Amino acid sequence: MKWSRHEHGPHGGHGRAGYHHGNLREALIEAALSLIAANGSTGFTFAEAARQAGVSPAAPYRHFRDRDALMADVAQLGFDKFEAELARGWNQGVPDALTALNNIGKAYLAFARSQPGYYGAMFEAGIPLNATPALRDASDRAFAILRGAAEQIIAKLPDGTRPPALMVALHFWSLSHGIASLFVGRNAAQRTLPMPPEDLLEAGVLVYLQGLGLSKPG
Amino acid sequence: MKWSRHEHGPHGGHGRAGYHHGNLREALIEAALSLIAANGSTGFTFAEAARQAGVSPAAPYRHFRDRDALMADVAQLGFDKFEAELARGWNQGVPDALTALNNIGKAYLAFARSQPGYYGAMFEAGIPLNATPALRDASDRAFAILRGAAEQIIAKLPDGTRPPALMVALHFWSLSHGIASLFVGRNAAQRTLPMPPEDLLEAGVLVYLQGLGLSKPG
DNA sequence: GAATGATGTAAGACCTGCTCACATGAGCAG
DNA sequence: CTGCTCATGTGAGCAGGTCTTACATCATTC
Repeated sequence: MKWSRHEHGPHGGHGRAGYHHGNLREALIEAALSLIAANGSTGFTFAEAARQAGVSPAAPYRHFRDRDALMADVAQLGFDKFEAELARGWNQGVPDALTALNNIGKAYLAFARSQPGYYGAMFEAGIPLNATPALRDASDRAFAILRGAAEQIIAKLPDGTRPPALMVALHFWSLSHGIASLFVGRNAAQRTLPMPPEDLLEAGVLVYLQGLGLSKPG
Repeated sequence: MKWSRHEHGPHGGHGRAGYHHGNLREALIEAALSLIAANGSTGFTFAEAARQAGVSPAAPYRHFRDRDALMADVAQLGFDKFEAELARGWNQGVPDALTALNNIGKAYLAFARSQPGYYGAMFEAGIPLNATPALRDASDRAFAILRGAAEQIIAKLPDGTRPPALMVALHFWSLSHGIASLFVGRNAAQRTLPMPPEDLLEAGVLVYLQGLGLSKPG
């Protein structure tokens, strides 16, 4: 059987040029992202990714031990991107901690909405975080953004009334993740909300911070 | 090929007795629950369920249109059980609303922990809620418990300071679900928490309610 | 200009979902 | 009891998925 070979010219541009693809690993990851985005994490198959890349069904095994290894790689890249987005939202607490925290929340939901490929691999594909040390590290780095934000937030509280920063970070994470899972992901849009998920999250954070003893500025 | 036939005696006890199984639908659901619990929602296959029930691979199609239909059925049964557990936790607000609300939270996490089969079908299998009217109804009934609890909770607040009950219910649901997804499910036990998930949820609810203007009794 | 190692192919074992023609037997009419 | 009918299960098989093994090709390197 023949596997369609694009671009028979000598190494033209991006695609493959001859027997060797030249960029198969990245091409497979691209294919995985679009397949997960289109069909959910279970809708991604190794065989279809190979087909999209124009190689034989066995070729991917030269670059990934198995299907889950590719998925774990996508998840890790996703956590890297995720960390960057959360950090951009936080923006070192500028202009003020509360606004910046809400921007993290918006970034969280925006990521779930606009990066279904990554999000699916990270949270819906059943890949254990321990699959790879690199995966766990990437996940930890993303959470570290939340943890840092929580520290800045509770720093505004008077001594003796400060809850553990880790706990605050976990609360924020859980609330964001719950809203994303229930109302933003592929399995969302099924429950009608009385408000956008972003507003739901912002309101929840506001109430929570008031419970900690923070009143909104102004 | 032969499909092992247990109990050739005339209709002895539970299993199948001859050509006809007699209880295949329930047997398949049982198999699905144990397979999902053991291997995750993707680890359940129609063929393996048939094998566990001792019938041919084609037999399940007499009872379920396809694999997803069985999964949706399991999810619906799960929501029924879930609703019952949440209602038991709430116990009509006895002894007091705050305690009862925390009992709902405990019931939520306990369900995720002790019913991985149902939980997987409900939240991790990618079954759309719209798959079946009955599924959506079951899900709505479960959420109605939270909604009712939220109404009782905000009833204690003075007029003019009451947030929408629906919003409060959604916050509680999202926080519970986020904690369950991240720290209790199959994909959990991967992140080390400084406290049990139950304590994390209870602390979060306490802070949130204080933010609403409720102080704990005593 | 060969030797070598990385990358891709061919073929196939084995699995799953699902379909269709056919077999079985439980329940019912007489 | 006899015979019909229909729900339920079987056998066989197609399409397509994962993954392995032996082999082909080519870029690199000495």
